Amino acid sequence: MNSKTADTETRLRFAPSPTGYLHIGSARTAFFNWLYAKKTGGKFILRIEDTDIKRHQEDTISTILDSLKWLEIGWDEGPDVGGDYGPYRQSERLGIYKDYAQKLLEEKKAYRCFCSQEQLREKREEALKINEFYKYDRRCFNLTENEISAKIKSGDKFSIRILIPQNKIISFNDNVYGYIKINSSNVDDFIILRSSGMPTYNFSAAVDDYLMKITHVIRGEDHLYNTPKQLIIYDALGFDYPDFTHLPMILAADGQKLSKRHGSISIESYREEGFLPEAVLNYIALLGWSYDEKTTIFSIDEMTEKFDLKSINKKASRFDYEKLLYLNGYYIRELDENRLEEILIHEITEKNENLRDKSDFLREKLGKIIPVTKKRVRTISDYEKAVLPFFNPVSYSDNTKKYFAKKDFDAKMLLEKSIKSLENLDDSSFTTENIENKLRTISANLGLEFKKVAEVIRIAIWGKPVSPPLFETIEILGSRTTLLRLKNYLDLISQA
RNA sequence: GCCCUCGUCGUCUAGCGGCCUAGGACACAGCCCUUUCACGGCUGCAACAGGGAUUCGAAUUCCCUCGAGGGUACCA
Repeated sequence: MNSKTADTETRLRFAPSPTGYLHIGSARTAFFNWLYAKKTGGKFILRIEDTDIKRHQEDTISTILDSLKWLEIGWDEGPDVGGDYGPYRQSERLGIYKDYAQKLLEEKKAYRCFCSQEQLREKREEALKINEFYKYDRRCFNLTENEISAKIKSGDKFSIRILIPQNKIISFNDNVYGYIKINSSNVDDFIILRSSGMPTYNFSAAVDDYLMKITHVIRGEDHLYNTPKQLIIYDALGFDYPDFTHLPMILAADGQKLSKRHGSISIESYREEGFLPEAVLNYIALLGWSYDEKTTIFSIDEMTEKFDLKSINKKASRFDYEKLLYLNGYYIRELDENRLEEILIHEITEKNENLRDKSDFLREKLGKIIPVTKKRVRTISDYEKAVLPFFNPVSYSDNTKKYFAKKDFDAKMLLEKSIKSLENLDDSSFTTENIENKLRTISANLGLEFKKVAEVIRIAIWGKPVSPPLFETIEILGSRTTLLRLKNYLDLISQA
């Protein structure tokens, strides 16, 4: 019974190569794997595919891991936490690949290739020039045993190539793209083990997915036609196939491919820009997946419950920053206010040295500020900027100074009356309600639209024509600060 | 070049032979709410890539064209 449970447990993996940041596309791949593992009560495994020494950048591993952690995509097995099927870094599994390559060699399912990389490149370029399909010519496959031993003896470097069966239909059923078949004659005897002893992707991925008992492979569509190659490896080694799901590509907003140089925005940068992980995840999930004809907002739990491999679509999608912003705004509004407070304190103290050791003061004010401001921002960075005038003195731009010069009402007089009126309120009666009464009374007595009074006060206390709700803002600012700002602004426009 | 895949509003998508005068969301426009900006509510704008074929009937099936993307490496 126990062993049966173990056998049917789903195991999914995310296998990044450490060549850059975690970006939108790979984050979505990681998330879908994670979601499906959660949904099915299985395991999510992290494997580092670091078999290309030339492109490898060690420091990107921690960046990728940090981004995953920030998104709260946690793994059950991986290079840092270990597990029963490790090691989880391909560079530490070289012996394994070598043994399997050796096995294939002995069974004549693979052969040594002594061709130099230069020779091969020339041949390929030549074939391309005359518009011919390039395939390795199997020159080394036709070497006699004697020739081979002689070359080995003289120390010639060699790689190992898989011997592709000829004219065989390789097929599999993809959860998204359906029945995929390819004639093996269209595939090259690709190298499985480089002359350096490092495996190539299609070989190491197949071997590891098998050894790590991966049951479901979910990856980008760019791997769709790598799959038959891996299937050839599976067949040669007598492995069973896992279940395959290929995800449509995510393109940049202009429809071009996402790349490091073009629109590939790292998860790290979204974090810095003030996006919430739940918003990023919700957005990412919608790229290629949908639940019904109406729902846009999904909590992690809902996604886990509703996610389904069969409802992923085939069409490549474009990245839409506006929609991400919308979702982020939504999640900010919905966020628990205590958590929002912590996030904001962190953001504010990080960006404002003068407020660094005032977190008690910030906390007290933020408790009042958050309810009146959170509907007005779409990122945490915007939020920090929007809230700063509560803490730092306002400065008035030239335009702001001249703001009322040409208006048909007397801003100076309104300011004087407001100051006088608000001065009548002591600290304990300096409340939103009383402030509103006082200010509305001024406009009523003068028979003036209230919005004109509001406009003057807003510019004076906030330095901008847009602010959070006026009366609340004044209360939060407090009597002293409010009056100070009103007087400052009055002085300014009186000088003109 | 060769081997493949994909193609519904500007964008993300619903649709799986009649429920479609094609639904939702973002964006955009207008209105309402309102002290500004938002939030929220309402209304509007806006798509089946093109051409054939099958069928009583096609966004849905088939073929061709076009467009986009992938693979074609001792990259992953």
